[in-house]
Amino acid sequence: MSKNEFTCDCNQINHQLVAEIQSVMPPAPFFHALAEFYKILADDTRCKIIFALSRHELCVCDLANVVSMSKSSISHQLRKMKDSGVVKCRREGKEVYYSLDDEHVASLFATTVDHIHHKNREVPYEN
Amino acid sequence: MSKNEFTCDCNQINHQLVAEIQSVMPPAPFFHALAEFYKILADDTRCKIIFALSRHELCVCDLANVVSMSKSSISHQLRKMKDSGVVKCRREGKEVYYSLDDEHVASLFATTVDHIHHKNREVPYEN
DNA sequence: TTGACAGTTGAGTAATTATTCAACTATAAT
DNA sequence: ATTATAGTTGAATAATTACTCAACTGTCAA
Repeated sequence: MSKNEFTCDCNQINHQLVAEIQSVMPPAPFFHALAEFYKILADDTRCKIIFALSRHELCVCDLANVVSMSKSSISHQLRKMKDSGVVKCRREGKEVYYSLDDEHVASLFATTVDHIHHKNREVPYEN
Repeated sequence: MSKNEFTCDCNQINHQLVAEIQSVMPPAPFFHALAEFYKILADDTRCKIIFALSRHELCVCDLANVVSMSKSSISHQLRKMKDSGVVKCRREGKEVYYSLDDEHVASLFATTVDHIHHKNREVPYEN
């Protein structure tokens, strides 16, 4: 029984350490939620949208122009972001205005923007 | 010329606001780097690996057992994570030990783990 | 009511990517 | 040298996903 409960065929398994770490690992759904959260941020277009919305509330059309993409594409992305609670929207006449809806995402994003900004000096960018 | 420079066919474009935000938008490669950074974190398996390594340096085999995946799969992921500077490794005999190699990623990850932890009360998890 | 326009949506397509499998390299022991 | 084992790697496969297109909804103006 000693080896069948383990995934790989190695003999050198540090059983105690493996058990110790497994005992503090959150359950799989937790990691899935974590990864899903990061997935929202893991796309060029959505990063641009978040950055733009961090400056000002914008309607779909203005957002499309700011990031140079089609209305449809932006709308699809905004749908995802709204479903995951990153943005919210309000209708005003024919237009729908979007804005950020999660302070944690906003601050996490800002922190990472700074990090990448300092790390990527080869990409010149002055705010 | 007024409309051709814009992406969509709307008439209601807030030209001034669009121009204003565009002027503070970092260039496309910046957003690409940002998204690539988040992509490393945007996978269940890699989240598990980061969590495990945040507890203790581990060899490929032990990692495979901790997260219940094949050595090959883990190795592929570790390769990506090493290429992007998230983990580092050292060889000791036949085994290769991996550990975290980016304080910023580690603290960002910890912050998000807490956030998800508090948000996902429906996924019980006591540390 | 009709037409124009802002935005949404579902299907289709192309690109990306996580995992498996099998073959390979590197190290250690006999 | 030979063998066993830890880990790596490339190709193949399956699943996910971003974007396009065309048709649709909702709102406003004439």
